[in-house]
Amino acid sequence: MPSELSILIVEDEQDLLELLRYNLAREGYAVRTAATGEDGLKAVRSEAPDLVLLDLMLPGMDGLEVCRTIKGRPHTAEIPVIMLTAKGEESDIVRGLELGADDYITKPFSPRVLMARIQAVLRRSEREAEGVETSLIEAGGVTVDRERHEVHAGGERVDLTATEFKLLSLLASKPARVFTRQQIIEAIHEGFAAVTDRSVDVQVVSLRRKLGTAGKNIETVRGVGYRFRD
Amino acid sequence: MPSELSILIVEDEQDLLELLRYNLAREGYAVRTAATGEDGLKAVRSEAPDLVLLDLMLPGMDGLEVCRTIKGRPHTAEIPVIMLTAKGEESDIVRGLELGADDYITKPFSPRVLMARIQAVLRRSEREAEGVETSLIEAGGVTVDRERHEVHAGGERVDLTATEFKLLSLLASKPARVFTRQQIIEAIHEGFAAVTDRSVDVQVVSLRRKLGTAGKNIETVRGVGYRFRD
DNA sequence: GCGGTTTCATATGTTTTTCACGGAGCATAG
DNA sequence: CTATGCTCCGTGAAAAACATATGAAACCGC
Repeated sequence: MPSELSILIVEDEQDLLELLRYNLAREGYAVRTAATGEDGLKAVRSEAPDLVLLDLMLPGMDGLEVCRTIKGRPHTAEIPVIMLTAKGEESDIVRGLELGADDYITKPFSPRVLMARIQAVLRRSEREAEGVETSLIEAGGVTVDRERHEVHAGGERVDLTATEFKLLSLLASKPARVFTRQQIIEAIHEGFAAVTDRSVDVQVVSLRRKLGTAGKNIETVRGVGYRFRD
Repeated sequence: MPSELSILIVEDEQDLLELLRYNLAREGYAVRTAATGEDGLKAVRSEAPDLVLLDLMLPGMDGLEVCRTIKGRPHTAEIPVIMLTAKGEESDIVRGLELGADDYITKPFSPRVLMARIQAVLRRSEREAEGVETSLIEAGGVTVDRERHEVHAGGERVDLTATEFKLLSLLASKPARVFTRQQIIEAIHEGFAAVTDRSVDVQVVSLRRKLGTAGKNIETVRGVGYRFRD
């Protein structure tokens, strides 16, 4: 189905690189590869891929730096980036997400999971590129109507406070994407973040409670943040 | 937020042109430019923008002429035009408005003011495009006749001041939609926003009182704004 | 001066944040 | 595999901050 979508893999381990290339090629993606951060950036600049798979542990310029650069240039900022990280590198994951990475996946991972993530991210970016800025968000049995400021869950209308509403809008607008607490705070307070991480927890709890069964869709990602399950 | 609205700037001063381009691009508008009246018209014809920023002082064909032409052709007449004029060119301003320009702004101006004007004009044109020209609005036991400036609630005729009338028109024109106080202020003052949020509250209170029972249809959405119940 | 409109001060109810603590998840060592 | 220790998260309650309604005063344009 993906007719000619191109993916750039930046990874220095030869074995993993080949495995990824094989799997992605079989799914019909046009695959390019780079083994260092510098080469990766060069490849992005010379011809923008539709998605970048980026290992965080790279010789020389590391993945975080590459991510920051990609997301920093207006020209390439819209290209989705999925980070590959070793387990336990949670602080790196957090930093990566804050630098604008779109998702992450921890090694070791199954090809199936990777494919699912890639497709989710690509679908989202496609929708955004089309400019379908819908004021009506729907995900996991929850609808969020931004224009009316109304939320429905499980057929029932749910009454949320302003903050709860913003929080849900954010999470539900990009299902499956993990948001760090800092990102959530910034989104809710429009840039002025003078608030403890803990307050996000409290909002999440109360949101979960108000959403009833559908509240289970809001998942905690330990050490990282929260996400809305699709 | 403006997802793909395009703006055409017609301006011969290179510096100002770049400043405008930069600011507008940053707000998310697709910007095109032209340096002469002739080029401007050509650009409008080849692909109609959503708004034209038009300098009045242009080499060759001047801004008034361009404006007249745009507003003269049925095809382009609906495109809003904001004129840029030097201070003191008042007779030109008057003529421009007579020719159908939608607003004007005198140089020098602050980017913020310009943005506010642009947004106000775009919003207005959007509303008109949506055909909210209907002069008779009816919702929740209240009728608003824009043509006669009359309001009825619960069978009784209600006497409103100009501001109250505009406020009610706005809210009732899109039942269930929540309007922020800023949106209300901009709508009522047509772009010139130099008023406290609190003053909206006062208008709402007095409107509610005058509407009697039907006043309950105006709901407060805490932390956000007001809406007219459907 | 006179409606009409905005600002101000205040009172009240709600929301949001903080805090403190207990429990859960996870990694490592044994 | 279990124990142990560590960090991170959930949660209730209290404190702090905030938003709105409202009456009255100031302001404005005619």
